[in-house]
Amino acid sequence: MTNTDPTTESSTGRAPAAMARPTKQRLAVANVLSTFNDFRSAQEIHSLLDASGEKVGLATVYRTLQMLADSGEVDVLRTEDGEAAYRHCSDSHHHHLVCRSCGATVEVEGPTVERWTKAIAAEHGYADISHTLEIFGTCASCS
Amino acid sequence: MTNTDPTTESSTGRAPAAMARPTKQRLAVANVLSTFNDFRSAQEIHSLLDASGEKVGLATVYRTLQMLADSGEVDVLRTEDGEAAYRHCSDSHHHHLVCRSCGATVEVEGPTVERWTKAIAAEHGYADISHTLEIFGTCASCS
DNA sequence: CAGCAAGATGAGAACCGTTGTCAAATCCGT
DNA sequence: ACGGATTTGACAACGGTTCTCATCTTGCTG
Ligand SMILES: [Zn+2]
Ligand SMILES: [Zn+2]
Ligand SMILES: [Zn+2]
Ligand SMILES: [Zn+2]
Repeated sequence: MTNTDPTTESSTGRAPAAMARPTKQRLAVANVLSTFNDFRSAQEIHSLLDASGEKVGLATVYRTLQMLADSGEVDVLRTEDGEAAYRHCSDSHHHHLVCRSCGATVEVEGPTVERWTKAIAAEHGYADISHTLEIFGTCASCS
Repeated sequence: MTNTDPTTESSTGRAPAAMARPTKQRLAVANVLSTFNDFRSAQEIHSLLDASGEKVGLATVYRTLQMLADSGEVDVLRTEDGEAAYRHCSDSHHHHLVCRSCGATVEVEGPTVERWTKAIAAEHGYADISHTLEIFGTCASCS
Protein backbone atom coordinates (compact mmCIF):
# COMPACT_ATOMS: atom_id res chain seq x y z
CA MET A 1 0.00 0.00 0.00
CA THR A 2 2.87 2.34 0.57
CA ASN A 3 3.62 4.00 -2.71
CA THR A 4 7.34 3.49 -2.86
CA ASP A 5 7.89 3.12 -6.56
CA PRO A 6 9.25 6.24 -8.22
CA THR A 7 9.87 4.51 -11.54
CA THR A 8 6.26 4.30 -12.62
CA GLU A 9 5.88 7.92 -13.60
CA SER A 10 6.00 7.55 -17.34
CA SER A 11 5.03 10.67 -19.25
CA THR A 12 2.43 8.75 -21.18
CA GLY A 13 0.40 8.02 -18.09
CA ARG A 14 -0.73 4.91 -16.26
CA ALA A 15 0.88 1.69 -17.41
CA PRO A 16 -1.57 -0.96 -18.53
CA ALA A 17 -1.71 -4.32 -16.84
CA ALA A 18 0.45 -5.78 -19.58
CA MET A 19 3.92 -7.07 -18.88
CA ALA A 20 6.42 -4.23 -18.75
CA ARG A 21 8.46 -5.54 -21.63
CA PRO A 22 7.72 -8.82 -23.32
CA THR A 23 11.27 -10.02 -23.62
CA LYS A 24 12.07 -13.54 -24.69
CA GLN A 25 12.91 -14.55 -21.12
CA ARG A 26 9.80 -13.09 -19.59
CA LEU A 27 7.64 -14.76 -22.14
CA ALA A 28 9.41 -18.02 -21.48
CA VAL A 29 8.68 -17.77 -17.76
CA ALA A 30 5.07 -16.82 -18.35
CA ASN A 31 4.90 -19.77 -20.67
CA VAL A 32 6.15 -22.40 -18.27
CA LEU A 33 3.79 -21.07 -15.69
CA SER A 34 0.91 -22.07 -17.90
CA THR A 35 2.06 -25.67 -18.07
CA PHE A 36 1.21 -26.62 -14.51
CA ASN A 37 -1.54 -25.93 -12.02
CA ASP A 38 0.12 -26.46 -8.69
CA PHE A 39 2.64 -24.33 -6.86
CA ARG A 40 6.27 -24.62 -7.88
CA SER A 41 9.36 -23.03 -6.44
CA ALA A 42 11.37 -20.48 -8.37
CA GLN A 43 14.26 -22.87 -8.75
CA GLU A 44 11.99 -25.60 -9.96
CA ILE A 45 10.65 -23.24 -12.57
CA HIS A 46 14.17 -22.38 -13.55
CA SER A 47 14.93 -26.04 -14.03
CA LEU A 48 11.83 -26.51 -16.13
CA LEU A 49 12.97 -23.70 -18.38
CA ASP A 50 16.39 -25.19 -18.62
CA ALA A 51 15.00 -28.61 -19.44
CA SER A 52 12.80 -27.18 -22.15
CA GLY A 53 15.75 -25.62 -23.89
CA GLU A 54 15.04 -22.05 -22.86
CA LYS A 55 18.10 -20.58 -21.23
CA VAL A 56 17.06 -18.03 -18.64
CA GLY A 57 19.27 -16.90 -15.79
CA LEU A 58 18.13 -17.73 -12.30
CA ALA A 59 18.15 -14.08 -11.29
CA THR A 60 15.88 -13.25 -14.17
CA VAL A 61 13.49 -15.99 -13.19
CA TYR A 62 13.33 -14.56 -9.70
CA ARG A 63 12.89 -11.04 -11.01
CA THR A 64 10.18 -12.02 -13.43
CA LEU A 65 8.30 -14.09 -10.91
CA GLN A 66 8.43 -11.26 -8.44
CA MET A 67 7.17 -8.86 -11.03
CA LEU A 68 4.32 -11.10 -12.08
CA ALA A 69 3.42 -11.58 -8.46
CA ASP A 70 3.38 -7.85 -7.82
CA SER A 71 1.12 -7.27 -10.77
CA GLY A 72 -1.16 -9.99 -9.52
CA GLU A 73 -0.63 -12.27 -12.48
CA VAL A 74 0.63 -15.14 -10.37
CA ASP A 75 -0.22 -16.44 -6.93
CA VAL A 76 2.55 -16.80 -4.39
CA LEU A 77 2.64 -18.76 -1.19
CA ARG A 78 5.21 -19.86 1.31
CA THR A 79 5.94 -23.51 1.91
CA GLU A 80 6.18 -24.64 5.48
CA ASP A 81 9.94 -24.42 5.23
CA GLY A 82 9.90 -20.89 3.94
CA GLU A 83 10.33 -21.28 0.20
CA ALA A 84 8.23 -19.21 -2.13
CA ALA A 85 6.03 -21.13 -4.56
CA TYR A 86 4.36 -19.70 -7.62
CA ARG A 87 1.40 -20.60 -9.72
CA HIS A 88 -0.40 -18.96 -12.61
CA CYS A 89 -3.27 -17.00 -11.21
CA SER A 90 -6.39 -18.97 -11.74
CA ASP A 91 -9.70 -17.19 -11.78
CA SER A 92 -10.94 -19.31 -8.91
CA HIS A 93 -9.41 -18.89 -5.50
CA HIS A 94 -9.28 -22.26 -3.80
CA HIS A 95 -7.66 -24.29 -1.04
CA HIS A 96 -6.19 -27.75 -0.70
CA LEU A 97 -7.36 -30.91 0.97
CA VAL A 98 -4.27 -33.03 1.38
CA CYS A 99 -3.95 -36.65 2.43
CA ARG A 100 -1.54 -36.89 5.31
CA SER A 101 -0.23 -40.28 4.31
CA CYS A 102 -0.18 -40.42 0.52
CA GLY A 103 -0.29 -36.78 -0.41
CA ALA A 104 -3.33 -37.01 -2.64
CA THR A 105 -4.63 -33.49 -3.07
CA VAL A 106 -8.06 -32.15 -3.87
CA GLU A 107 -8.68 -28.53 -4.66
CA VAL A 108 -11.62 -27.22 -2.71
CA GLU A 109 -13.43 -23.93 -2.59
CA GLY A 110 -16.55 -22.37 -1.29
CA PRO A 111 -17.99 -19.01 -0.36
CA THR A 112 -18.59 -20.06 3.23
CA VAL A 113 -15.06 -19.79 4.46
CA GLU A 114 -14.37 -16.76 2.29
CA ARG A 115 -17.30 -14.97 3.83
CA TRP A 116 -16.34 -16.05 7.28
CA THR A 117 -12.81 -14.71 7.06
CA LYS A 118 -13.99 -11.40 5.68
CA ALA A 119 -16.64 -11.09 8.35
CA ILE A 120 -14.30 -11.95 11.19
CA ALA A 121 -11.69 -9.53 9.91
CA ALA A 122 -14.16 -6.70 9.46
CA GLU A 123 -15.50 -7.36 12.91
CA HIS A 124 -12.06 -6.62 14.30
CA GLY A 125 -11.42 -3.61 12.13
CA TYR A 126 -8.95 -5.25 9.79
CA ALA A 127 -8.91 -4.30 6.13
CA ASP A 128 -7.30 -5.57 2.96
CA ILE A 129 -7.88 -9.18 3.92
CA SER A 130 -6.19 -12.28 2.63
CA HIS A 131 -5.86 -15.73 4.11
CA THR A 132 -4.23 -19.11 3.89
CA LEU A 133 -6.03 -22.36 4.54
CA GLU A 134 -4.98 -25.97 4.18
CA ILE A 135 -6.96 -28.99 5.24
CA PHE A 136 -5.27 -32.26 6.14
CA GLY A 137 -6.78 -35.68 6.56
CA THR A 138 -6.61 -39.31 5.56
CA CYS A 139 -8.05 -40.07 2.17
CA ALA A 140 -10.49 -42.89 1.49
CA SER A 141 -7.92 -45.27 0.09
CA CYS A 142 -5.55 -44.72 2.98
CA SER A 143 -8.04 -45.32 5.74
CA MET B 1 4.65 -38.83 0.75
CA THR B 2 7.35 -37.36 2.94
CA ASN B 3 8.28 -40.01 5.40
CA THR B 4 10.89 -37.98 7.18
CA ASP B 5 9.97 -38.53 10.76
CA PRO B 6 11.97 -41.29 12.41
CA THR B 7 10.70 -40.38 15.85
CA THR B 8 7.58 -42.40 15.47
CA GLU B 9 5.54 -41.81 18.52
CA SER B 10 3.33 -44.49 19.86
CA SER B 11 -0.18 -44.39 18.54
CA THR B 12 -1.55 -44.37 22.03
CA GLY B 13 -2.69 -40.80 21.87
CA ARG B 14 -1.73 -37.21 22.56
CA ALA B 15 1.76 -36.19 23.35
CA PRO B 16 2.44 -35.15 26.92
CA ALA B 17 2.44 -31.43 27.40
CA ALA B 18 5.50 -31.36 29.63
CA MET B 19 8.73 -29.84 28.42
CA ALA B 20 11.42 -32.45 27.85
CA ARG B 21 13.81 -30.97 30.34
CA PRO B 22 13.28 -27.68 32.06
CA THR B 23 16.78 -26.32 31.68
CA LYS B 24 17.58 -22.74 32.49
CA GLN B 25 17.71 -21.80 28.81
CA ARG B 26 14.45 -23.46 27.90
CA LEU B 27 12.71 -21.79 30.77
CA ALA B 28 14.17 -18.48 29.72
CA VAL B 29 12.78 -18.88 26.22
CA ALA B 30 9.39 -19.98 27.48
CA ASN B 31 9.50 -16.98 29.74
CA VAL B 32 10.14 -14.35 27.09
CA LEU B 33 7.40 -15.90 25.04
CA SER B 34 4.94 -14.99 27.72
CA THR B 35 5.90 -11.33 27.60
CA PHE B 36 4.34 -10.54 24.23
CA ASN B 37 1.22 -11.43 22.32
CA ASP B 38 2.20 -10.94 18.72
CA PHE B 39 4.42 -13.02 16.52
CA ARG B 40 8.19 -12.52 16.82
CA SER B 41 11.03 -13.99 14.87
CA ALA B 42 13.52 -16.36 16.44
CA GLN B 43 16.29 -13.81 16.22
CA GLU B 44 14.13 -11.16 17.76
CA ILE B 45 13.42 -13.49 20.63
CA HIS B 46 17.11 -14.15 20.96
CA SER B 47 17.74 -10.43 21.20
CA LEU B 48 15.08 -10.07 23.84
CA LEU B 49 16.76 -12.74 25.90
CA ASP B 50 20.08 -11.04 25.44
CA ALA B 51 18.67 -7.68 26.45
CA SER B 52 17.11 -9.15 29.55
CA GLY B 53 20.41 -10.50 30.74
CA GLU B 54 19.72 -14.13 29.94
CA LYS B 55 22.51 -15.52 27.84
CA VAL B 56 21.13 -18.20 25.55
CA GLY B 57 22.85 -19.30 22.39
CA LEU B 58 21.07 -18.61 19.13
CA ALA B 59 21.09 -22.28 18.21
CA THR B 60 19.44 -23.14 21.48
CA VAL B 61 16.78 -20.55 20.89
CA TYR B 62 16.05 -22.09 17.52
CA ARG B 63 16.03 -25.59 18.94
CA THR B 64 13.77 -24.68 21.82
CA LEU B 65 11.36 -22.78 19.66
CA GLN B 66 11.17 -25.69 17.26
CA MET B 67 10.56 -28.05 20.09
CA LEU B 68 7.83 -25.93 21.61
CA ALA B 69 6.25 -25.61 18.21
CA ASP B 70 6.29 -29.35 17.68
CA SER B 71 4.66 -29.98 21.00
CA GLY B 72 2.02 -27.41 20.18
CA GLU B 73 2.97 -25.01 22.93
CA VAL B 74 3.65 -22.15 20.57
CA ASP B 75 2.10 -21.06 17.33
CA VAL B 76 4.28 -20.67 14.29
CA LEU B 77 3.66 -18.91 11.07
CA ARG B 78 5.67 -17.70 8.12
CA THR B 79 5.88 -14.04 7.38
CA GLU B 80 5.54 -12.88 3.85
CA ASP B 81 9.28 -12.88 3.40
CA GLY B 82 9.74 -16.40 4.64
CA GLU B 83 10.83 -15.93 8.23
CA ALA B 84 9.30 -18.04 10.95
CA ALA B 85 7.49 -16.17 13.68
CA TYR B 86 6.51 -17.54 17.08
CA ARG B 87 3.94 -16.74 19.68
CA HIS B 88 2.70 -18.36 22.88
CA CYS B 89 -0.46 -20.31 22.21
CA SER B 90 -3.61 -20.79 24.16
CA ASP B 91 -4.74 -24.35 24.60
CA SER B 92 -7.99 -24.12 22.72
CA HIS B 93 -8.10 -24.53 18.99
CA HIS B 94 -8.13 -21.16 17.27
CA HIS B 95 -6.84 -19.19 14.33
CA HIS B 96 -5.09 -15.88 13.90
CA LEU B 97 -5.95 -12.56 12.43
CA VAL B 98 -2.60 -10.88 11.91
CA CYS B 99 -1.82 -7.31 10.93
CA ARG B 100 0.48 -7.36 7.96
CA SER B 101 2.29 -4.19 8.97
CA CYS B 102 2.51 -4.09 12.75
CA GLY B 103 1.92 -7.72 13.63
CA ALA B 104 -0.95 -7.11 16.00
CA THR B 105 -2.64 -10.45 16.42
CA VAL B 106 -6.15 -11.41 17.38
CA GLU B 107 -7.14 -14.95 18.13
CA VAL B 108 -10.33 -15.86 16.37
CA GLU B 109 -12.49 -18.92 16.38
CA GLY B 110 -15.89 -20.02 15.34
CA PRO B 111 -17.87 -23.09 14.46
CA THR B 112 -18.48 -21.95 10.91
CA VAL B 113 -15.06 -22.66 9.51
CA GLU B 114 -14.72 -25.78 11.62
CA ARG B 115 -17.94 -27.14 10.23
CA TRP B 116 -17.02 -26.15 6.72
CA THR B 117 -13.68 -27.93 6.74
CA LYS B 118 -15.20 -31.07 8.22
CA ALA B 119 -18.01 -31.06 5.70
CA ILE B 120 -15.73 -30.49 2.73
CA ALA B 121 -13.37 -33.21 3.89
CA ALA B 122 -16.13 -35.71 4.51
CA GLU B 123 -17.58 -34.91 1.12
CA HIS B 124 -14.32 -36.06 -0.44
CA GLY B 125 -13.95 -39.12 1.73
CA TYR B 126 -11.23 -37.75 3.95
CA ALA B 127 -11.12 -38.68 7.62
CA ASP B 128 -9.24 -37.57 10.70
CA ILE B 129 -9.34 -33.92 9.68
CA SER B 130 -7.16 -31.08 10.82
CA HIS B 131 -6.48 -27.73 9.28
CA THR B 132 -4.44 -24.56 9.34
CA LEU B 133 -5.88 -21.13 8.72
CA GLU B 134 -4.38 -17.70 9.04
CA ILE B 135 -6.02 -14.44 8.15
CA PHE B 136 -3.93 -11.42 7.21
CA GLY B 137 -4.98 -7.84 6.93
CA THR B 138 -4.26 -4.29 7.99
CA CYS B 139 -5.43 -3.41 11.46
CA ALA B 140 -7.41 -0.33 12.27
CA SER B 141 -4.48 1.68 13.59
CA CYS B 142 -2.32 0.86 10.59
CA SER B 143 -4.81 1.83 7.93
C1' DC C 1 20.00 2.30 -41.26
C1' DA C 2 23.25 4.04 -37.67
C1' DG C 3 23.36 5.82 -33.10
C1' DC C 4 21.85 6.05 -28.54
C1' DA C 5 19.95 5.76 -23.87
C1' DA C 6 16.95 3.26 -20.95
C1' DG C 7 16.08 -1.11 -19.65
C1' DA C 8 17.11 -6.16 -19.19
C1' DT C 9 20.22 -9.99 -18.61
C1' DG C 10 23.31 -13.34 -16.32
C1' DA C 11 27.39 -15.03 -13.67
C1' DG C 12 28.68 -14.83 -9.51
C1' DA C 13 29.10 -12.71 -4.96
C1' DA C 14 26.71 -11.26 -1.06
C1' DC C 15 23.05 -11.83 2.26
C1' DC C 16 20.53 -13.82 5.87
C1' DG C 17 17.68 -17.04 8.25
C1' DT C 18 18.27 -21.49 9.60
C1' DT C 19 20.46 -25.94 10.54
C1' DG C 20 24.47 -28.88 11.44
C1' DT C 21 28.90 -29.93 14.06
C1' DC C 22 31.16 -31.27 18.01
C1' DA C 23 33.86 -30.39 22.13
C1' DA C 24 32.80 -28.79 26.54
C1' DA C 25 29.36 -28.14 30.16
C1' DT C 26 25.40 -29.82 32.66
C1' DC C 27 22.04 -32.96 34.48
C1' DC C 28 20.46 -36.99 36.92
C1' DG C 29 19.89 -41.48 38.72
C1' DT C 30 22.61 -44.53 41.27
C1' DA D 1 30.63 -38.35 43.94
C1' DC D 2 30.58 -41.09 39.43
C1' DG D 3 29.44 -41.98 34.74
C1' DG D 4 26.57 -41.95 30.94
C1' DA D 5 23.17 -39.31 28.49
C1' DT D 6 21.60 -34.85 27.32
C1' DT D 7 22.20 -30.05 26.32
C1' DT D 8 24.65 -26.11 25.14
C1' DG D 9 27.02 -22.66 22.22
C1' DA D 10 30.54 -20.84 19.02
C1' DC D 11 31.06 -21.32 14.55
C1' DA D 12 30.78 -23.53 10.02
C1' DA D 13 27.85 -24.86 6.50
C1' DC D 14 23.63 -24.57 3.78
C1' DG D 15 20.06 -23.01 0.69
C1' DG D 16 17.00 -19.74 -1.04
C1' DT D 17 16.87 -15.11 -2.46
C1' DT D 18 18.74 -10.68 -3.66
C1' DC D 19 22.52 -7.59 -5.24
C1' DT D 20 26.20 -6.10 -8.34
C1' DC D 21 27.73 -4.67 -12.47
C1' DA D 22 29.63 -5.36 -16.95
C1' DT D 23 27.54 -6.67 -21.04
C1' DC D 24 23.59 -7.33 -24.21
C1' DT D 25 18.81 -5.86 -26.12
C1' DT D 26 15.16 -3.14 -27.01
C1' DG D 27 12.73 0.68 -28.82
C1' DC D 28 13.30 4.73 -30.71
C1' DT D 29 15.06 8.91 -33.37
C1' DG D 30 16.86 11.26 -37.11
ZN1 LIG E 1 -4.08 -41.11 0.97
ZN1 LIG F 1 -9.97 -18.83 0.41
ZN1 LIG G 1 -9.95 -24.17 13.30
ZN1 LIG H 1 -1.34 -2.92 12.47
